[in-house]
Amino acid sequence: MKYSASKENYIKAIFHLQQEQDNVTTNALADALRTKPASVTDMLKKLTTEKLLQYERYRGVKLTMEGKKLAVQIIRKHRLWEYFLVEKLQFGWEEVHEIAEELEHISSKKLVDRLDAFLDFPKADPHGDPIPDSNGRMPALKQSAVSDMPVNSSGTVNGIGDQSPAMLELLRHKNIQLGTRLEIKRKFGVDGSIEIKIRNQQPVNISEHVAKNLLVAHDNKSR
Amino acid sequence: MKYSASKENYIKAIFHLQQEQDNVTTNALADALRTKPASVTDMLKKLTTEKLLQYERYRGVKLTMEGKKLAVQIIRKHRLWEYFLVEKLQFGWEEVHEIAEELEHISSKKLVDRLDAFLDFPKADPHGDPIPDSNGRMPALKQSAVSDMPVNSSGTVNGIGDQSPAMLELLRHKNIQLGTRLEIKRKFGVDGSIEIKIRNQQPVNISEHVAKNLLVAHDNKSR
DNA sequence: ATTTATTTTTAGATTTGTCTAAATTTTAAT
DNA sequence: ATTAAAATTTAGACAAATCTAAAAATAAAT
Repeated sequence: MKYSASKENYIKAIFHLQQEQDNVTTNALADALRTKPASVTDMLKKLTTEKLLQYERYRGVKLTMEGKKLAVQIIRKHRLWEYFLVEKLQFGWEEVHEIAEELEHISSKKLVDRLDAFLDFPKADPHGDPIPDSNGRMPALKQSAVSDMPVNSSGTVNGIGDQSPAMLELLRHKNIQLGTRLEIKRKFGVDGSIEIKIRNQQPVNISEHVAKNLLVAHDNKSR
Repeated sequence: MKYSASKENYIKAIFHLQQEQDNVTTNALADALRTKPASVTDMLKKLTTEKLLQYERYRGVKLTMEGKKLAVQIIRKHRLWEYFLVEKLQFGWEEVHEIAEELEHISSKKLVDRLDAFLDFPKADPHGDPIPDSNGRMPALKQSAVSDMPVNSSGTVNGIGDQSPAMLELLRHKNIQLGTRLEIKRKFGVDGSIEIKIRNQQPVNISEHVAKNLLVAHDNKSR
């Protein structure tokens, strides 16, 4: 089972989009992959016959078990390479993404596992995103409130303290749910509000109350 | 100037074939690249318009300066990755070639140079082939007679001790010349003869006399 | 020096991944 | 409930890299 870099990119993009909002649209995919909606439709058909996803026209996409496994493999490779580039080759954390986009398509499974061991099984990449293990399990990162996270750190929403309807309604409005990844952009001391950013969206402000009740898997290094 | 993996493979194959015998034929290329002669012709035309080589129909190919530079870049990447895989990730030297075939197409120049530094500027890969430096210069490896080399080591012919016409005639007959890369397969104690192998050719035997007078750039590690 | 064999090239087709433009379906708005 | 707008899909085309089968050029053999 070897897939082209292009196909792997589709699978990866669908996986990421699924975490942010479970209805993955053709347009969103075209956007994420910097291609045209028509091309996306074509590819989705091919990937369906390869059983990596289920797709019904006009209805949207959903990864199969196999598709998810593949996505996690690719993400694992991407993040391990990023870690390698920063920790061993002294790259800055901003410049590694592009290179890892190429490296993640190197196929050898043995290479990835050896690299993992060589790096001493890191739990998170330089951006703080968790690195799945050899079996595809994401390590549970310790939970903390957004209000406790430092500026420029990032995490994945893991739980909600105040689960009142009003709170949930507000979170839905801001497009935040379990699994949403967000980045802390600024913290305003005056009122405890925090500016956060969700991928592919404009930054938004959340109040101190929300920040204290939004629990995330905090990104951290392994040692 | 970014080229497809396929184009890079053509350039690399032509470069290698040029060292073994300077008339590079369409068939030899098709063979080396495990493709069909017709495909080779097509590609040679494309690479000509990209000024990586000069090609006249039925007449053969020759890399331009630019083509040679590209070839050396790719070879540098290939050999550095091989060294990395063996020295850092504990791979066996037989299993790294295939993986390096993929890694050599990763484009970032900075990555290669950082990798080189991380590995402490090795002078030869695990098979003993010299690693070009950042400017494309191949390091001069220390010279020794084939008779002094261990089994399974390899080297590049660098000089000839006995330059008598008879010797040169014999070498030409066996397809050995300056720049030819060979591998020591077996050493026969009885008469001092040695079985050597040149890429893409059947193994051949050379006498003790020849082995003592065939000087090669012996492949060695950096430190 | 012809004929035969080999090598190389051309012509036309195929696959993968993409595109534009037009048609269709779904969603939103009155 | 229509109509208008937005999203999605189809149809047809294209570039890259390859292939097969046939034609042309070169090399080898009598």
